Amino acid sequence: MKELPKQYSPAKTENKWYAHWMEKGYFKSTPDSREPYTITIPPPNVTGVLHMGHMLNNTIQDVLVRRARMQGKNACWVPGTDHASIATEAKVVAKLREEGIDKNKLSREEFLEHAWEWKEKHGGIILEQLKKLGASCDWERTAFTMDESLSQSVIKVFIDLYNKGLIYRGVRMVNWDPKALTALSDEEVIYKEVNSKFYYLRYKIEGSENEFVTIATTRPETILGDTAVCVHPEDERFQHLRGKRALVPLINRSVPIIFDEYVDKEFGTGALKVTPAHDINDYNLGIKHNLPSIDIFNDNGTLNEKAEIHIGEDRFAVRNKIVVELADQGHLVKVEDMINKVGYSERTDEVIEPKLSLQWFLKMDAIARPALDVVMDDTIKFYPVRMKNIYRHWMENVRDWCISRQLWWGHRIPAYYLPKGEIVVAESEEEALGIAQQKFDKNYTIADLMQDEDVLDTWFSSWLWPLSVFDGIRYPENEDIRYYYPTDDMVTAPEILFFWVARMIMAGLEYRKEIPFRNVYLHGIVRDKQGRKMSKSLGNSPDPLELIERFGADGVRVGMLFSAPAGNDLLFDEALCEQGRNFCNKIWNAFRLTHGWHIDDNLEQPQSSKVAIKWFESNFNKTLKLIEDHFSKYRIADALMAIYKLIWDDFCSWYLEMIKPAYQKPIDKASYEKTLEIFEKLLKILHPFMPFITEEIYQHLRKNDAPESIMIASMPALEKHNEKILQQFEFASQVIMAVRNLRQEKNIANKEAVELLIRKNYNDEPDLTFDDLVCKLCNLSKLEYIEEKPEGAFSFILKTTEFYIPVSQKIDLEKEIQKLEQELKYQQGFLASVQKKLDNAKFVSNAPPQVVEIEKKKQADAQAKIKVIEEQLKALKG
RNA sequence: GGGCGAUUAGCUCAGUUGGUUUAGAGCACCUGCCUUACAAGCAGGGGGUCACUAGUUCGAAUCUAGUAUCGCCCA
Repeated sequence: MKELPKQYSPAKTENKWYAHWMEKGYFKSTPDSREPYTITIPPPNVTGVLHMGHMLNNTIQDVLVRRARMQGKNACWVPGTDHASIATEAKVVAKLREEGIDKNKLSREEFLEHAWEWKEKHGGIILEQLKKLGASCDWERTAFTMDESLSQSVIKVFIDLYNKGLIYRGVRMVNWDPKALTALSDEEVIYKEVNSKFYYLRYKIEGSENEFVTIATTRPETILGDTAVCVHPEDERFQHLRGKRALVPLINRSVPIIFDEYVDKEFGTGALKVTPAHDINDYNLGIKHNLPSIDIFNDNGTLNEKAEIHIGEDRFAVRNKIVVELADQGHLVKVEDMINKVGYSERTDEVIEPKLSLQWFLKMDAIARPALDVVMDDTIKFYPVRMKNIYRHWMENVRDWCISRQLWWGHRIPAYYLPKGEIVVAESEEEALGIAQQKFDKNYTIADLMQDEDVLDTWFSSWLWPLSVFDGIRYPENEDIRYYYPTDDMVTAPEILFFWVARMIMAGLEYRKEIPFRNVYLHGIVRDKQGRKMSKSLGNSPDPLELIERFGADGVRVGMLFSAPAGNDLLFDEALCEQGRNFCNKIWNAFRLTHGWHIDDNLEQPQSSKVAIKWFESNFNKTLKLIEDHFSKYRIADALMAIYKLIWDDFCSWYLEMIKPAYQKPIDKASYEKTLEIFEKLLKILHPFMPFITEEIYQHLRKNDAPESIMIASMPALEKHNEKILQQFEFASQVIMAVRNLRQEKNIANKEAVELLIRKNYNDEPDLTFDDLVCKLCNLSKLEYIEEKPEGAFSFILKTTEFYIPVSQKIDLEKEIQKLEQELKYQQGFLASVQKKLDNAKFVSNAPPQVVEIEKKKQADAQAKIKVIEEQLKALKG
């Protein structure tokens, strides 16, 4: 490493170090005597590819894991994927279709073979991509929800819950996806506002000549499934209809007119058509009033024979046709435009059809209650806290979880049906047969068993994730689960708070009587600059791997985190990655500087360097305290920003300039060693955020001594800092900035040395601590304390101290006076505001003494400063 | 319709139990610099009636109520 390039190139180093870490097994974790630190990854979809949301999610986890590891904990980050039944099955079906294969022509076994083949080929790409990001997962623990151990856990839990009476089979109105041909949970339905039409239709009153009741609906095609018309019992307009019946148009079905307070008198016409099979509210009405349910749809969304007309046609085609027919026959009164919310399938974007069907459900109320409690009493902490409210609201209104899906890819429900309709739930056919013979009929054979065709919701396996990746369901006493569980942090997006986080808490409490994690960090959604969600169809999502190529993984990580305060969505902007890349370069060049220094063992350490080191160490520790505070509150972006400023501003812009020897001059050994020590500490605190560049520099910082990886180095311990020297620097830095400012204003080149004369007032003793550094950083030929105001000099005032820089050029008196008067005006205004407070007797008597003291100090300071300014003005004018 | 939250600089956001010099940061912007680590840089600078209205208080960006706008979740 002789010629260091001016610019840092990440591509060369990142792959090298990742391979090194893997080879050394630094990511691996096995239980030992250390304190564990555990994260289980939110498993991405096995067939998915890395998107910006994953980048953010996994960067945060890696920061937490790397930091914990360096804090001496036994850090374990378990990676893995879920099988995503709907999404994966849809992809496999589509792929087969391309090959001319119809899923329906395949047996279940044949289809699964294709699916597994697909999974082997495309599965886990995303995990490989995470490696590019630097993710320090224990890859040997990589789990998949359909691995044998995880699958068995799912089945075991299903059976257990069934035996406890918590899982039941029932007819319910479910969200039916007519494209995927499966039921969905409520959480998988997205409601969108769409422009619809509101159709007013009149139904003839049975037995009347020309009497009608008019209803309004957005779904005219469903009238074919109507089994009642409902009005409000107190609605004056409809009292005459009591006991009468109406005829459904087109098919002339006679249906009762019922009275129920459910109806909103103000909405539409006040009369409601009731279709129990196709609307959840109507369904409830139907139960209450004992109405028949007429299901007019096939599973694929076409009409069936119960609709009587348009059999076999699609629901939306029928809507258009039926409106025309209704109009022709005089049943269409009017049509209004309307905006309403329509449910769409999250996976297929198909309009959801509420449909009655026989599904498996998990009862939620009993297992939800403890899961609510542990969040409300902060046993599990949510970041940001406001998510607690959202969580509570959902948990208090939780409904039974529909866990069956009409798919093949997933965990097949372990329920077996017998010829007389009996049901046996068991881990295997053999076991099921045994139970069947014992419970029902000892003559039953395997051939009498019919296993349920459906699989379980994917979340029914992911909710076990923190348990099942450690095999804690099958072997609750195994070493891993006892050591790693409960895990520490769960990092995920608020979108899946209910899908997943809530249910993991339920499962943890149910199966281990213990919470699954201590903290839940909910980060925002990655959006584009205009605040739009990133999506394939908009094409507004950058390719994460390409970003890494352009800016380096470190740069991209920094870019993501810079814009990610907890809980807020982040508006992703490439410029932030650029900033991350620039930061790499800055650090790289600091390294180039120290790397180029020659050491002279005989050189004495300059006083100025001693002060610089003392100051920086205090500054470092003060900032470290701040950083730890940020981390304790999961304010990761703030922690990073604090480090960024510490390195860029304090270390590079101040410290290195303070310590830097003159051009081509050597540096003393003590300062050099101290500087490397400081640099190492900085690299360590930065490592969790920027793993690659920190390792690269850490390895080469000391020319003859490469330490073991920074990954496993210890985090610098927090030490006390000296507040006094920080204040001394604060003043000195103001002097330096004032001189620089003056140089620029008056066009005095940096090369040209100047003199600085300082006049203290009020008998203040000069503090010489930083004087050497002021000389060095301002290029002063002389720094002197004086008693008399000099002539022919530029001046400025800080606190009550006057500074003068004598120059040969002519001073523009007017300008100087103007400047002073402006300053005087500000100080007087400030004094007045303070004075106002102190003149208020109520303030002085009511405010805490220290607050009054502060105001008095402000007053005294302002008065003293005003006096100095006034005197200087007098001298200038005089 | 129900709930949750937000509104502070051009942008993205901090601002802790109300008081620490008449509000901070990063980015962007403006000015001057190729000064031997870094132009992916250095040095400096401007910029805010803290959404609005009323109230509580000695004191409000911060607490209360209302108004407006926006976002998210649920039905």
